Amino acid sequence: MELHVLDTLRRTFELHGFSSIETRAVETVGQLLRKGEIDKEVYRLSRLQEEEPGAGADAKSTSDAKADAALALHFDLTVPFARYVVENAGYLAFPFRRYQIQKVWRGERPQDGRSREFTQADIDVVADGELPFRYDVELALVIVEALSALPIPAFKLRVNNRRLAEGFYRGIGLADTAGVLRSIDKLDKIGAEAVADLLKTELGATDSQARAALALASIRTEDTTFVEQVRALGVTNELLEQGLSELEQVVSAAASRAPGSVVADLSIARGLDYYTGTVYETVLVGHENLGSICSGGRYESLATKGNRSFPGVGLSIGVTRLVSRIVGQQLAVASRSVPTAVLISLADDNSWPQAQDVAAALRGRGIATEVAAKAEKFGKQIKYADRRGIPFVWFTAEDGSHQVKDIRSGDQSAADPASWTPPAEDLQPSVVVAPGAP
RNA sequence: GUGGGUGUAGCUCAGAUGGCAGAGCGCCUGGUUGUGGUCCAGGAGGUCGCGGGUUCGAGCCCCGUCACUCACCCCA
Repeated sequence: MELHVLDTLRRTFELHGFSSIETRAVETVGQLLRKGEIDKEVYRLSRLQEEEPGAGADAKSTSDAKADAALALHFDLTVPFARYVVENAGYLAFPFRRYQIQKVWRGERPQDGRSREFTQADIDVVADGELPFRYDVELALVIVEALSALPIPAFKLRVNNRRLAEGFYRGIGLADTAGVLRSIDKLDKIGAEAVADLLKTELGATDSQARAALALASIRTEDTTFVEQVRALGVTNELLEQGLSELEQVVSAAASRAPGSVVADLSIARGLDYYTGTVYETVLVGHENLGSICSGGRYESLATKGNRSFPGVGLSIGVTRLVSRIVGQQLAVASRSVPTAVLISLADDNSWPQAQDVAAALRGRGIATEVAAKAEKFGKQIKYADRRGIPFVWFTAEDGSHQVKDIRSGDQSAADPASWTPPAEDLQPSVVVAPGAP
């Protein structure tokens, strides 16, 4: 199942011209935290690098340097990618588009939909100097296409814009944008009143400021009408205008190319603080409790080299979270548990070589085949196939004639090893979307 | 990191107050003597997470430990 998902994503990404790269799993803490990430999430490695005892209580700067040199497992693919871009800037053709599917680690307590170790599928476009805003639109469309190809329920890609939010909050006099966003992010979970309390008690917002912030966060539209709704709140700010115009572009393009899948949702916050413009977050309809299964955004300068900066925009699909829900709630199931399409039965133990000849003939035409290991009673051999979901059992009689049986229907007929082929749908295991999933 | 919960057969789980380790499903064998699924009869399978303690006696009580899990934080 997971392979099927990965294959599907891979195919879609490559159809859009993204090439694959892989970066090392282990990086120095200094690299991973270069953009001021929350370091408690980072999965540190300690065995390899016990601190030398008695190194002396030197100046704080040396202990900081040592801490930066410590090793840890990467906790996303964006930050390592940034390092990769800087290191290889001379070899890359910008704008550089890549996808990257790898394990990542988070040092936290696992729970439903969250693991210490999981797979992410990232796509990003990075430019040298200037990255046209159009890519923000393109990436959203690529992701919509990739997710649509998966055996999953309907989803909503919710989009917001950091500039829009920051401009608005400044316009009403709230300077701690990150703090406001963190509170707003809890809207779905704890409700409007609790968020208003948070804003007032933790950020010192006034009653009217809290109300305005919540009014903005409550705006959700599938078309560009959010623009008027924001203007109606009567806040003016230059950043706000820029954000409005950017978000409008994303949403209007999405509304025409992928109607129904993308929604402007002005409450989307995103915890990572390196995002500067567009931010994305995706939930499965009917599985909102799972959290976001795909998110990302635009970062203006995740990486810099001298006076060059490399802005980018990208999204990351939480493959493990997605697959765990598909499997756990059987949103889709594999048609069989093994690749085998045909089991060659054995009438007696001496006929094993002939059975291998038959198997070789079938495999030569791309039919996955296995041969029974012992000449057990046919009933047991059929049962072996049945338990694994192998659809066909092959019989060879003593006179050398062949028959093949579809054990689902019970139909059995003469067959020739040199030409028989199963129906196309039985050639390989397929993924079947469970009925009831939209 | 904080606070709960759970660890017993391959799986899902029962096991009042401490007293012979259980059920359903699955598996194996036979009925059906070399063509499965249904049905019937029989059978196998457990260091009760691990280590210590209390007790005549511990799956059950106490201490410790590990794993898994849920919520918070945060996030895919």
